[in-house]
Amino acid sequence: MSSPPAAVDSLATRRLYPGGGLLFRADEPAKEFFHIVSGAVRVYKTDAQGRELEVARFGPGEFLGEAVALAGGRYPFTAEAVRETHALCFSAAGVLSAVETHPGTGRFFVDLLARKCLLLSGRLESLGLRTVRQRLARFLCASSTEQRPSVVRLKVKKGELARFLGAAGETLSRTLRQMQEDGVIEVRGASILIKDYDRLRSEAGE
Amino acid sequence: MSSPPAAVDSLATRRLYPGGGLLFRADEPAKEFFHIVSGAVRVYKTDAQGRELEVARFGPGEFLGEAVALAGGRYPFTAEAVRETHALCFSAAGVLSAVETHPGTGRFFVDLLARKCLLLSGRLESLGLRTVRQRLARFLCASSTEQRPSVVRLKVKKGELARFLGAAGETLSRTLRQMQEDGVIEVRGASILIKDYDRLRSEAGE
DNA sequence: CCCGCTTCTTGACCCAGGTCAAAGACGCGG
DNA sequence: CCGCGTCTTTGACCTGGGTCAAGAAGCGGG
Repeated sequence: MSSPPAAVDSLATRRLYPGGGLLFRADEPAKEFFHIVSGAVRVYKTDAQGRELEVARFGPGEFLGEAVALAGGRYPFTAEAVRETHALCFSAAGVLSAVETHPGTGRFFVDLLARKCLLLSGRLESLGLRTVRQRLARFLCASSTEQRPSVVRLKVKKGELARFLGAAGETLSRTLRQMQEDGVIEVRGASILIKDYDRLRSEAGE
Repeated sequence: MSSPPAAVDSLATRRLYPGGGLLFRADEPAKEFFHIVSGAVRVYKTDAQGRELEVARFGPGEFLGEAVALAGGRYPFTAEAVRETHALCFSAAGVLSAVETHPGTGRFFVDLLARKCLLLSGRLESLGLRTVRQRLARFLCASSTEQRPSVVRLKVKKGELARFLGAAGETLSRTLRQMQEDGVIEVRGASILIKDYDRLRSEAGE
């Protein structure tokens, strides 16, 4: 997960968005993509009933919109800065032509996109064939340090974690309690103590 | 979805797999990826209970394994030729170095990967927040020709379509019947007549 | 310390869709 | 035309998890 080499960074212009500012709006042609330097961006879609569905959230170091922009479509979602946010803005056309001329750039983006694909297909896999409990177990494994006993301290509120796992807040709550009753973990507010790491890993599906 | 330029094709070696032959096995380091010329490949994983879960299926013109190979991980799944299959085999290292030296190559793979990302995230979205009926509606819209009335002729057996939609065969069967009772479609064996295109599109979520 | 917000937990209820099992259908070779 | 294997449909049943609604914590401000 290397950060962009200087040659890549120099293709971008720095921008500052106030909290609530839009990086792009759904259905606009995707001409630019972003690399977040500081702050946070939430990506959402407004459905037919006018209800707003958050799809993802991005933080410092992450790229946003590369796939659509480089493939040349329209943004499927709206992206909004949650708070004041600094981002590097790349023009898709500029990057594509840099890929033609400067070899390192191609390499960098091939790598970036390949990784994104992996991330997406991993997430697809978990969403597709697993239960909330399994997803939660996987999440806890992934965020725990190797040495046991370890404590995972959540840095987002539980409701957000729930949506990230593709579940309702209530379900997460129940699932946590159940795992606690089963002696796998122990929940104290935003801190989760892992009591049986092996079992957790096996529940996550290796 | 352009096919690879000559410069890219020349990086690959042609291979022939008999039906049942493995292109790669889960957990092997991903050094190569493939472009299928003819035949078909199914990708699956064997879970803890020894049960075999099919994850995807690829046909002529499709790339397979690019993301893992270019990101440099291990194959998460096993890929097996369903029947006799011709494929172009690319070495990840070879491609990455070609990206550095030959500009057109970088452009091609950036594009390929960007598109794959879109495809994956589209699928993620449908799987995450939609019902089987909605996914089916979307599928029918996507496979119907623009002019109405149109008939979609399925080229895979319904069981396969069901798994593609992330559902059980029985559920697909029921859903089809229900849509028929609602007057949206009419099912005659493997042919589906779309009776109310607009409604179908609205059910698919625009 | 109390009030009002927001978040979290719990209970009750409901439904989409998965699994099992038993018929139909539809080939297809003999 | 018959038998047999593969698909597909149907019914019965069950469960994960979503939604609604009502508490229970927290927590910052006055």
